Amino acid sequence: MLDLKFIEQNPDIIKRALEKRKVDVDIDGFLEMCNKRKSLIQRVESLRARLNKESKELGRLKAKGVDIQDKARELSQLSDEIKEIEKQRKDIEATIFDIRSQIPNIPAPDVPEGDSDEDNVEIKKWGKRPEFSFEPRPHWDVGASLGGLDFERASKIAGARFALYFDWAARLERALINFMLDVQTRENGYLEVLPPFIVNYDSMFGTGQLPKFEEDLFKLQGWDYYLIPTAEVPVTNIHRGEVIEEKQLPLAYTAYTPCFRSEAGSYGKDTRGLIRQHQFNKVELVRFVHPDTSYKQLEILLTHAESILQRLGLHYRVVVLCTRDLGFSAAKTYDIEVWLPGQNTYREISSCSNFEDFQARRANIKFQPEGSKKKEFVHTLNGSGLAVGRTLVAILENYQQEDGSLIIPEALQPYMGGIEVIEPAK
RNA sequence: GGAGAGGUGGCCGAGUGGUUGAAGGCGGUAGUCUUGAAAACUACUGAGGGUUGAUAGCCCUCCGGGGGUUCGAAUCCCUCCCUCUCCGCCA
Repeated sequence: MLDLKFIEQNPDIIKRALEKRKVDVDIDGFLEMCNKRKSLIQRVESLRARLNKESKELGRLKAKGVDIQDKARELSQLSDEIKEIEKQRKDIEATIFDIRSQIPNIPAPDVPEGDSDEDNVEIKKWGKRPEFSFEPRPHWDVGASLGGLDFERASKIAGARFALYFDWAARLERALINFMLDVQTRENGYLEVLPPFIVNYDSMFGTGQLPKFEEDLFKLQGWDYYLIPTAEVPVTNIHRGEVIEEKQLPLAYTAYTPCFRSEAGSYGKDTRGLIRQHQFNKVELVRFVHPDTSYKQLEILLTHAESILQRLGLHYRVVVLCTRDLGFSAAKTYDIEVWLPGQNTYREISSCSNFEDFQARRANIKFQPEGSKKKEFVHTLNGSGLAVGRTLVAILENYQQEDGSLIIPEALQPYMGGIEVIEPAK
């Protein structure tokens, strides 16, 4: 959410930002409503000031035993008038709020302009593509021949876009979660948190999923409850409505959660394998930081996500998302894309974003600056550290062997009870 | 699920229709005193909005959320949410 005064005073910046994102909002109509709102406020407040004053006077007169009937009748009319204007004011403020909550964040100045993910800009690469003496297979083949993944039965149990993990695959998923949490807590200074996987409307509003993206979410029937699409939601909302002491910043949390996404609008996309599931595991990183440092913090966050891939020896590249590809709440986003030899492509495995004060304003998260009276909004950031299912995919595709076996990356072996290789069932 | 008790400023806590312009305390900030500190004393101490050149004044709103009664609501009524206690159920 953007500051109302900022929108009123800088409509051109907003229009330009919307244009870059190819989002259409009637800003001129919005500004007209803002003016209407102001004139209603001025009218209602001057009437209310009069009512307050005269009501007090009336109380004094009554205490003295003076007959107040006529005056009371007059004020009753005034009171009705105020209620009428107040109603108009509430209506227009609700409309203004609705529109404002659907305006996306302003892209940072260095975000490249572009129309699709084709225009995202690669800023670095790490490692090298592994070389194979055979044609590397996609992960669903590797998984099938090793017997750890079962999509057919999963679809019987739940439907399309669900997976069953057995044996080594279930253990590998669990190993990855523990490995990621250990690195983030022990080496990168994050506090581990295990949050609710179901949240209410206000939390979804706070991080920007609602009201605009309800169709992407699973909602519990008959409840004001939603399944989380990412741990970003419950973790960022830990401090909703709070004032944080400046000296506590930056606050850094990491959380493992499953994530639930309806994947509306992605029919027919990535239907095979583990890439696009209704339920997947993710270890998330969330930072609450001082506004002055948030872009530096974004770079730090990125290195924390990268560190996992580096320790797993997985080749990846980092791209900056262009304006059209940027998420609703984000001002700037880096995607880390891991190399998948079985599909001969890079796939997103982490998304690291600076939301500036966009989420903090929606969720009312402030800090008290040293030596200043005025509380300010913090900046929030988050990134995947990493998407667990896709990491498993990357391991399957990058560490597959010609004989059908799978090598376990060294960093994971302690988490797999020392197992170094998974052999196909005989 | 049943019965009951609560939700007031950063925190504790008073307040059952009109000087509440939210008592008092704690915490915080500044000052006096002190070599320094502590103690004591003094002053200040929230958020949002409107007006304005203004972070000055003035005005409006906010006592869990929403709605209502009234000239006037923290206070009365309705409704929802949350917390706590006991019972039931349950991992």
